Amino acid sequence: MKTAKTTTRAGRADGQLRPKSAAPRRPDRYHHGSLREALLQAAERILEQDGINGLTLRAAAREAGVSHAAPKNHFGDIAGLLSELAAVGFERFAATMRMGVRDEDPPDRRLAAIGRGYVAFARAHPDLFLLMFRSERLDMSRPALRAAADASARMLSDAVGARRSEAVETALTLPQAAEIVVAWSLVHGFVMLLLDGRLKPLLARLPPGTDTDALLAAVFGAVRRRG
Amino acid sequence: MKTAKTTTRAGRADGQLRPKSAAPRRPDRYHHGSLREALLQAAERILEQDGINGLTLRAAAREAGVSHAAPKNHFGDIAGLLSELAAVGFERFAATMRMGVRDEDPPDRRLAAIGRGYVAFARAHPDLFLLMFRSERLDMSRPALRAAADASARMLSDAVGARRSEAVETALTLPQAAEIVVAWSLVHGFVMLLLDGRLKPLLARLPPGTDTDALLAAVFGAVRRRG
DNA sequence: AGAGAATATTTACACCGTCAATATTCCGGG
DNA sequence: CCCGGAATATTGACGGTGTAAATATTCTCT
Repeated sequence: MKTAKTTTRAGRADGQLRPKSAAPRRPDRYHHGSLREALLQAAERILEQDGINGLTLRAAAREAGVSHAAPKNHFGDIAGLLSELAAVGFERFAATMRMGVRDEDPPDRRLAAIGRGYVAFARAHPDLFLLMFRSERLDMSRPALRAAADASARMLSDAVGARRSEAVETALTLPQAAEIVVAWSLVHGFVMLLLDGRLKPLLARLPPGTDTDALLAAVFGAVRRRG
Repeated sequence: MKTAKTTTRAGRADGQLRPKSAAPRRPDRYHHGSLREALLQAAERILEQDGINGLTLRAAAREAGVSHAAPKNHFGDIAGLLSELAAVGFERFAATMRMGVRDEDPPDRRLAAIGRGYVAFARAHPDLFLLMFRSERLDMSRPALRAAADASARMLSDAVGARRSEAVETALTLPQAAEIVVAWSLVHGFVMLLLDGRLKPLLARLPPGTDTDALLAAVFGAVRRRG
């Protein structure tokens, strides 16, 4: 999130300027044609540039070159827009975690790869990641969001289960669940503390030149040594 | 946060009704006398009842029975109010963690007690805790907030350092830092996932009757067994 | 071709944060 | 004591926000 303030965005004032989008709006048409996707992309651009505080329903409409009430047809309210954006975030999140794992890897390596993907995604898209775990602004009853979030969680729990060479069924034992929660909490807590800047004072007390990656490697090493 | 909507709060419309506060406002006085503290208490009440979304500058002023612009004298802007509230939150947070530890306890027990205090505080005051770690709404340059947050972080790092029977100086080695971050990330991640409702699906897959406390105990047990 | 559904605009309202102008009270130096 | 500046509180205004209702335009299906 850059510290942007009130950058006026592309509007339709002059009647010609159009924001670029995947399926570009055919000019001078009352109906947009693919406003839903255009709004999601607009919302993501705003999230990257202005942070979560700048991501409003009206700002997304402006960015998409459409009237301020148009999003209502596609998302209902602000929680709807944020939730659908979070849902696509979770899909990409899962894809990022999947990227690092190879089927022929031993379970330990697979879990480590997923952990690295977890952190990598959060660092690459910090505001999107924070939005995805900001429940008070989301509507978890939305099917798309619930499904995408559950799928991401399953990736981690399946990887932990594979490490125990036990098939993880719908039912779990307490030790199984504890091991899942340990892995998830560790990586999630690291990311949240990092994104909130809470690790900066700690990093400042380390030998000069020690960066976040070194700390993360040391953290993973410490748990692997004992796990 | 209860799912409250727009409960009209005590105003000064009838000229008599006054919200109760520690140092109650002397009636019919232009100056409040201790508005700063009254606003902080009002803000905390709102946070408990309506959640972070209901906590606005104007709502706090209403709850304290003063005009909507009065808070500006004491906090500047909304980030100021939230930051000062977060600062008192961090002080109570540290006090809660301190409560569970006894000086005669071995380092392992002390660390476990701090961890339990960490989780207990977050569960007792979820919205306040979330506010304390919501950096984009806070002003970390405020001395009160920075000091209180740093003090809380030091409690955990000192406890980890004591466990290694090494004095934790201002300078840290990478393994020391890694151990601190492991402990902090684990407990912080658990709390964040819990407060966001992310552990609910997992709990639903456990044997009936298994609650959050059982899961937390199992998590602490799992790391103690290997640490 | 036409009717009804879907989509987009316009208008309106209440609430929000913030600023500027003003009013009231507090407090310390003459 | 008193009086003038500093501190505190109020009032009013402005632009921004979410959301609802009424309206306009287009799409789709029979």
